[in-house]
Amino acid sequence: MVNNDSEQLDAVFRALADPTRRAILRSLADGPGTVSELAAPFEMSLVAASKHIRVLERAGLVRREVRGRTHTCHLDARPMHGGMEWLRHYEQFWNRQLDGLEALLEAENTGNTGEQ
Amino acid sequence: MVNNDSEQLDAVFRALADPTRRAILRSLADGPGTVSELAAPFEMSLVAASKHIRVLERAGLVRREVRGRTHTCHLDARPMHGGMEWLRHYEQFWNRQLDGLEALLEAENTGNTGEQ
DNA sequence: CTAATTGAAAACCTTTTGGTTAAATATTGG
DNA sequence: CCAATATTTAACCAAAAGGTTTTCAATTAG
Repeated sequence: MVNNDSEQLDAVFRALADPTRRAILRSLADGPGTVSELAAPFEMSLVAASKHIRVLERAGLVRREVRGRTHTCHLDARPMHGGMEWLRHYEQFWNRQLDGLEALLEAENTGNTGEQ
Repeated sequence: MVNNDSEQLDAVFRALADPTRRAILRSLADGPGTVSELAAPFEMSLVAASKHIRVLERAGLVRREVRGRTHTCHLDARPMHGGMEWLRHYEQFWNRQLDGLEALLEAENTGNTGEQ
């Protein structure tokens, strides 16, 4: 589906960068669904939703089981693991930075702004 | 910078969906850098790299400190937190699915394919 | 067999993305 | 003042994204 790790990350992050696709994934977290079922909540044509599903499929996040004329889609969350791992490297940074914010708010509450 | 949570996620995931931008963030994890320094490793014009930095900036992942003619960029990892949280909801699924794969491989090793 | 349903494919359109080169702006150093 | 440096802006381009409508293909139901 995707060549190297970097392309896999590209595809996963790109797939997640759209609210419709994230909503489809949320829906699939509650169980499989056909293309029509998945498309129903959106104010867009079935064709458009179907394209979103294909983007998810190409990123490896959705598997499709064709039975007769209905295509049932299943969540495959595994490719998200790589994205999570990538983000985890930065967790230390945002923790530090959130701590910094906390300290700043604390300082403001005590009337100490840290300024000179 | 970004309106609601969904748009924030859009911007963050979109920003991360490009290998050049991920490399810039990795570089910034080792410490701040000027636009030129950040652009140097890439086989693209300074202007192109500068645009990537702007994408990161608009996603809130980079802050810029202008001193004279040099712009020093700093990592701000905090917006990644939302992306991590979003992914975390799916962690249970990929764990389950990786377990499934493990079980399958285990079964193959013992000569039990699970088929009937 | 025929009609309805499910979904993809094709053709098209507009906006965004990722890149280019050339020009403008601001700052620094001699 | 003048030249070099750091960076952005402007104008442009090709390709990708995200949408549309129309058409086609396969399957199911009556």
